[in-house]
Amino acid sequence: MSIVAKYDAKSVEERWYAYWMEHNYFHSEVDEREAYTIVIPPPNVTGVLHMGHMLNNTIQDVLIRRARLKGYNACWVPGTDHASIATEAKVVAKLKADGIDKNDLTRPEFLEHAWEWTHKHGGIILEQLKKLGASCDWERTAFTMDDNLSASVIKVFVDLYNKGLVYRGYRMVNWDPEAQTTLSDEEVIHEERQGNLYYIQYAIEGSTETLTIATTRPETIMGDTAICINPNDERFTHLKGKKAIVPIVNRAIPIIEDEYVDVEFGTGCLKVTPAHDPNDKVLGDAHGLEVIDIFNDDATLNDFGLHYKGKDRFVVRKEIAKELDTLGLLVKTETHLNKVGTSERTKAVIEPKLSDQWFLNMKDLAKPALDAVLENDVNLVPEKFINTYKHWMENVRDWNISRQLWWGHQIPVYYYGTGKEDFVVAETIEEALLLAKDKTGNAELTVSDLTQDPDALDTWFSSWLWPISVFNGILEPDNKEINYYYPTNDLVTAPEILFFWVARMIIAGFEYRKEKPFKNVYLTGIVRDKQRRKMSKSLGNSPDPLDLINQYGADGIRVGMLLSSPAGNDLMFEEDLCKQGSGFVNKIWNAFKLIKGWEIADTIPQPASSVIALDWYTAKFQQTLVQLEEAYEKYRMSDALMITYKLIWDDFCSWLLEMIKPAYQSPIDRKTYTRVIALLEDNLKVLHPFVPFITEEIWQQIAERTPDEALIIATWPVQESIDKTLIADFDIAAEVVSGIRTIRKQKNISFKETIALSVLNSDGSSTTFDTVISKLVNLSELTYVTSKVEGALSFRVKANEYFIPMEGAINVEDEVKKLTEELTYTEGFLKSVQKKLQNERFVNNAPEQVITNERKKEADAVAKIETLKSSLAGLQ
RNA sequence: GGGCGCUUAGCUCAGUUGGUUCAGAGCACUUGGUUUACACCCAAGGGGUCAGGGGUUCGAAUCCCUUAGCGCCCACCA
Repeated sequence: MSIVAKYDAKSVEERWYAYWMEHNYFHSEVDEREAYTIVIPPPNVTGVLHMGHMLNNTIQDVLIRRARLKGYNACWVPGTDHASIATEAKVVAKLKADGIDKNDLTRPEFLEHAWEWTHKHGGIILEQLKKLGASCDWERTAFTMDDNLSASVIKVFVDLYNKGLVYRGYRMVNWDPEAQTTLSDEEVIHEERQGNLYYIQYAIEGSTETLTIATTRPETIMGDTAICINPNDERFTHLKGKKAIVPIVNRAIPIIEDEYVDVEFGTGCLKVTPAHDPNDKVLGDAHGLEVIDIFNDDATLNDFGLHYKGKDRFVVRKEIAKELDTLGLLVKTETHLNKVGTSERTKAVIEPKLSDQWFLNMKDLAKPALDAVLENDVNLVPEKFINTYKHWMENVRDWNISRQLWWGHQIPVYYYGTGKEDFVVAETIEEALLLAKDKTGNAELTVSDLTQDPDALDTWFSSWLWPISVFNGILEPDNKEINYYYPTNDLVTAPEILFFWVARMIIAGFEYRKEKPFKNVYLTGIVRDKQRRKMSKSLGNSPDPLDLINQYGADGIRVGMLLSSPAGNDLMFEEDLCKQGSGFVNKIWNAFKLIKGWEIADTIPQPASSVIALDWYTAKFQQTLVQLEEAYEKYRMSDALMITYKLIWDDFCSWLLEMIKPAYQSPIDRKTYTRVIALLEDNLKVLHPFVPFITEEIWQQIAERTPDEALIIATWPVQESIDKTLIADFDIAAEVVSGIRTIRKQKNISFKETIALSVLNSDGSSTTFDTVISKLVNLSELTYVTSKVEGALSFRVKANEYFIPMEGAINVEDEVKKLTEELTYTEGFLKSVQKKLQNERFVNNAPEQVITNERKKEADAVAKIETLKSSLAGLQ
């Protein structure tokens, strides 16, 4: 078979991905094997691939491919999330660009546009994942708004309502004025912002006296319904029971007392606006205050805003400060750093707003999910996230699950009247009708008397069921798929959504399966640029993943992403990493090219050096398998990759291939060839999870393979016993080789020029690798001597001395200097060891192993000093 | 305001229950090399008082305290 000189990643990758798809290797069906399952963190259906996805999905693919090779029934379920608020925002923006206002559309009309948008952009991201080599079971691709997934969501809502866990409440919630919906507490990001603290003067009713309050939000004074002072604050004792006049609106409000007020802050007295501040709401409830909501849904002022009606809150803030100043009521303005809640999606400043919303009581639900992580039934990797998780779970608050959006799962609540309690909760409108008739005793009710709650459910209210609903475990709790694939094995996701998603999936798992949804959670880091900025589209500092794949190949990117990504640590992404990745792919390719290029001869005998070299690499490979196992076990993906990288680059290419390489234009013996091919195949297996494409390509070039023999479904190498002696002997041999190379370099002796080596084998070291050494450093002869060789360059490995005779090459002075330095060092070393051994406390306290070790070192040092001294004596 | 974590070579990171007079790796760097698989290469090198200070110990990068810097999460002080 002829070989293409240059490795062409693009065509190879396209070809093998198509081949894998064609033979359905990614697809999993329930069978007798043990299942290994991963559910993908579903990306936004209309999203595009970014570097975070690349990292995330590369890790998942490595895990799933390795599991497949290890004989598990590997199943990676892909899919997308409808991303209610994000998608709706995109659709609204698109409609706006087309000159259509969402408010002019009916719900069904809007949804039609939304579905159109979804079908047009949906799943692009999944196509992109294929380019990366993701071996997902595409037949199982799920979408959170698929019929059965939607039905699961509705069923769960009804169930939780019937359990008394879902309830409707009139509460202060987070209002996003831009998206015009409420948000859960988790969707609010607190940002520190420089604002002002305005000191405003209020008149006291029936008095010339005034009172000054400090506020960050002067625009809310129209909603003031009290002034609050601390009862213990003597400065204000005389104001008790009096009333204050709100400036501009000229409304009298009571002065109330509450110890909540911090005497130290501002002026020690506070304006109370129950409609627009959570704390004020608490105060208002305690003191029976009136609630005046001054905002429209888009955070402009309503009728209560008087002449500010229709203006935005931030505009009003400035203008009202100006008006107060003109009126002489603005005492002063100070800059003030405060935390502002912003919307995770729209970045809009959140407006606390009182409204009727649906909540899920989380307290009891959270308990088993907390225990599962604390008891390591679910492992978080890295462990440091356990603390964060614990803190959140122990302080978990009720979850606001209703959203004033259309794109999503409409809440299955049906109203039959206008009263607060005039509703029923049911999976279908028909059931709702029955319930309503029952509840009201009115048999005349018809479907048209029922109105469904317009709100949609929070996106996460569907994704928290993901590991269950993709196997239809909600609707058919005892189906064979859910019983087989659940609980899944690993979840790979970003720590940012630990609460949004991971914690809630664990909660749902215990509530609906009485079992964790996954055994391990691998939390990746954030992909950042060189300046540690998060890579994002808006910053423009993120390379396009597909460009990278075109440039470096998917294999190259995969290696690049994994080279430096310990779990939980951010990844500083540089394109150089991809270069290194594609460099590695190139190295693998060239090693193959070399082997494949050899001419095989049955007539020539196998050289002894080849036998020993192959034995050594076999041992080394087996040792590496153990290390790999450990690294994977701990989810140390970078380590696993680096272990493999060095095995291939250093041990296989730099050592083994050089050791067995036939002389120029000479053929290789059949036995060596056969063995090296077998070893190459083992290499490909351990490499495959990282670089699936090139490994399959080489695998298929090595021999004709039937579809059943493809690498992707091959069997992971068998662990055998490791010949440690061989490895240790090689390590010494490698030092000898290195010593000779150093001398060659120092003395400028070309590799082509043979040299002779004499060995004074004082410690009786193994001679196993002698033939290998001869070959690697081009020796004319290797002899053993019983005494020093005069007039030769020398170096030492352990207690042995190596001589390279060389006429006139010896500079006695240099040699003496070198030896003296070595002697001084060894003597110092010996002294420190002896000091330690003479220390009674060391001998009494240190473990025996450590002491034995020290004694051996002492003996070695003594022997070495002997050798050095006699060498020196010989020179002088 | 509370909690957690980090600080080891120029860069990104390892360093297992404390045990060597060389604290490791990859990349980068320096020097030499057309040894025809690969210059995306080969070989040989340089480089760290393990953030600072204190303590425990026969022995500390590793355990404790402390200072400084950085990062993350949580939190309704106007």
